[in-house]
Amino acid sequence: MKELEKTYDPSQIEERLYRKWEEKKYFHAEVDRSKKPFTIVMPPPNVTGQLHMGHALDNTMQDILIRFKRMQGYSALWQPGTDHAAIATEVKVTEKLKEQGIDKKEIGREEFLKHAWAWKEEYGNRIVSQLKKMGSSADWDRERFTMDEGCSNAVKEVFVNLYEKGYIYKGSRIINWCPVCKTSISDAEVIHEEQDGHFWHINYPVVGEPGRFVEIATTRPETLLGDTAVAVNPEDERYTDIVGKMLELPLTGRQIPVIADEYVDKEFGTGCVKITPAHDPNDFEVGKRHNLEEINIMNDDATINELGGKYAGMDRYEARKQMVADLDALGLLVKVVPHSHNVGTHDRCKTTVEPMIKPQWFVRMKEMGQAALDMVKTDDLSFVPEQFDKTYIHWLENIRDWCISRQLWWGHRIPAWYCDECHEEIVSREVPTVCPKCGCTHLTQDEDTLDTWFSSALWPFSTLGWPEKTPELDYFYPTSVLVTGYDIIFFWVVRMVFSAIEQTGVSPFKHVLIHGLVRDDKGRKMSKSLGNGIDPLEVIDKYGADALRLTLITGNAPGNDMRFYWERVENSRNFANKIWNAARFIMMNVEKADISGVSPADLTIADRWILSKVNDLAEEMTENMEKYELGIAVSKVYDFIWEEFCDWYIEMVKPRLYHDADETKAAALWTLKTVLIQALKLLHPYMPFITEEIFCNIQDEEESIMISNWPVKKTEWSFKEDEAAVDTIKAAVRAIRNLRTEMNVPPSKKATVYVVSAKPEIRDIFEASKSFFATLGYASEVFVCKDKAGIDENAVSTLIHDASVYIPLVELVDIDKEIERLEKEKTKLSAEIKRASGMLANPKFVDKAPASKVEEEKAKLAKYTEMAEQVAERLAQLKK
RNA sequence: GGGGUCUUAGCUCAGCUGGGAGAGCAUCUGCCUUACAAGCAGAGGGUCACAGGUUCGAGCCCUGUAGGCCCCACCA
Repeated sequence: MKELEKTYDPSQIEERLYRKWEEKKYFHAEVDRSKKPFTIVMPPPNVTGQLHMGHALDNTMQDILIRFKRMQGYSALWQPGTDHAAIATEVKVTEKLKEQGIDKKEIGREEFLKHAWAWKEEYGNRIVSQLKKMGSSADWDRERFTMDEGCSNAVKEVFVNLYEKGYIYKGSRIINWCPVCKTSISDAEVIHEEQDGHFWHINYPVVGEPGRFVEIATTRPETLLGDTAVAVNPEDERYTDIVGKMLELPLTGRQIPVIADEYVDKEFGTGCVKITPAHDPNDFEVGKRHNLEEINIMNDDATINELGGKYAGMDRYEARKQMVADLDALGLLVKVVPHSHNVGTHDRCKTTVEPMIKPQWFVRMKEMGQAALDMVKTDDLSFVPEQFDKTYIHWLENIRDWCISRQLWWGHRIPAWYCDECHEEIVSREVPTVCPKCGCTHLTQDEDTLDTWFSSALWPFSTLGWPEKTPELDYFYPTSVLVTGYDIIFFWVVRMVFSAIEQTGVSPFKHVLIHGLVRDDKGRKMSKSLGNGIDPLEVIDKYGADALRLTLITGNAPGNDMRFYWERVENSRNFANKIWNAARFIMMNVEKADISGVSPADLTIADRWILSKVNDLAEEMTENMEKYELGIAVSKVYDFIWEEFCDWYIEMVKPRLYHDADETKAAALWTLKTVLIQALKLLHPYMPFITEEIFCNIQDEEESIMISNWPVKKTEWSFKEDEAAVDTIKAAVRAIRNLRTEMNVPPSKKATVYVVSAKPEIRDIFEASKSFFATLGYASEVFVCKDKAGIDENAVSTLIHDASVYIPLVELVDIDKEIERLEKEKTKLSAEIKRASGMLANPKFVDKAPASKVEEEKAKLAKYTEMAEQVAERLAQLKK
């Protein structure tokens, strides 16, 4: 046992302990049939990523659960890994190459991928080492990467599997195109934001009827170049005569028909809609219904292509400007009105998405989406908090096919080949050598890669070895709980669920624990552009990982956003220091004593009280944690340690410790140590470092708290009577302190205290507590009496239930003030009496409320009545 | 347009199945009491947004109103 430093310094400790844990393989979970499994898969952070508060929160929650379950005796696996983050990584690697004067296209796919892998090696380690600083007890021996061999095999397997079942298909459909990233993206990656724009009203001349026009309104005039019709509502009487006629499409010399389609809203705009099937999802549908030509007018970078005539080569916005000017010059521009509308942007780069028709791969969602819905409806999968069930259900009910192909190099290449001769499509697990249709041996693989989320969707089972039938898969799968933010339910959770059901037949996890965002102190989202992000590593450097963890977990409910305040971290740090000093105090004393012979019979009332309290605490916290109420659980151990243990119990036992002759000293020391260790264990999942450091210093039977047993409630540690007794003492102490403060008595001035109670059992409690009652109540001496005979009439007094406390501080007593104080007390008590008797006088209450509740009120009434009588008596005496 | 959520002490937020309103910070008053001033002891401060309803009893359940936030959605 060593002496501890006076203040807790996490920087001296955290790294050393983490190294020890890793060396001892405490994080490693094995298939062990003698234990029950508990599994969490870590949401894989991006290889390009840096630790931010979102990771910090997410990983703290997971680590708490894993450490808790590990201590409970489960084989607890926290499966970690990283994600290849296709677009983000490709963009960064491309930029880096550009800085070196290297053009991605020139070096080609293979060379580019070498650079990307090098980048991954460099930064993949960074995020992992940052996660370790949080204290994360993930099984790093099992660390995976979405593009490692096993995960890649799983991806291939699933792709082929879904293709064979008809759930994956290739089709030329309208998709969201990012002109900056130059790839298609899925609907989920498009953010719709309200933007101020304009409505341009344009006249399209009717062919053969000079002077007659159809007025359309559009927010994107440049797409006019791709118009292949104008549509009106079939019910719209204004336009019935014009349906079927041809219009002259301005600036192009083309002619397009007027068609009738339900899609058009008569009430909106002019009631005439230009139809551009190649650049608008709705128009695409209309085009399909009416067999319209699809004219793609844009290049991949959103410049106008060769079909755009004089506008060819212009950027879409430049072309817009020019075309509007030209239309105006032709007298076809009717008017321009301000109009705010939703614009789709790419979530990664914020570029306005351009709808385009491209051949892409899709996952058919109808059947698998339904299966994922059923999981929640049948309760095989549930969200915490429950409200996210609805978010999930709502999204799935409206789901559309998922575009999974990306025009990127960094990612899983689509296992599809095409015959150079007959263009047959071959989807295969192995590289095919010959075309099954024409026998040709010249086959070319599809250039595209898969959406990043396609591989992360398999994460819960691919990391455990699937499609191989590994012992890990058999034992650890399905996983126990998934912890993640509400912002990726659609991207990830949903896709994991339907993928798992389809491939493994079960939901990949039973519960989904959802948390919110960590915001800045003004409630804003932390972001790079605002520069308001707080680096978790900076917090750890300044205050320690434990303080950061506690801050992130305390005082917020699941699913809710929270604000980050440095003051809160300071408070957490203060708490760490508090425990540290309590431990220091205990160690200083225990060191010199032999407590090996202490038996339960030696314990005093105070010892039994605190033991009973920590015993209850274990039960309550376990219950909360099983229900994922992590914040509630930690606030309980926080209160216990700071208030019950430090402020009360330690103060209670000091007199015994300071007197070597005290025969209960050993019992006090035994209790201090025992209770502290219990509390440390309960706190360990939240604050792993400080609890381990103290644990290892204060005892030497066990080598680590993280593999010790989680406290379980013991009947032999339950002392309900002592709990009640100490509550009485505490009430008396508080009453005395109150009284002294009101009377402005300095703590240095001790006084004789008389406790008067007619009840022998109450007197017994005070007799048994005399030693600490005196210290806590600033008493020089304590007399326990059955009546107030012999007590100075001018003593100040205060009441608790079943007893009165008198302090003869003659020189300080101001009779008038004392009367005033008692009058106040009387008013308060009569209000209480009125309340309780009112309730009891209500026959409906007595009738319908549970008997225990009625009894409770009766007891209160008796208590307050008695106290009121005593106050009245005392008042009468003083007023004499 | 649909869905969700929030409104509790000066500030930021807890409050589990309905049974006498809590924490941290801030404020005020005393204390350097030999574990801790990153501390100790006390105090003030809330018609739990508003209006109804259900109930013996509502911060909590239901309905509506006002305001804030979020998500989804193809109105050109």
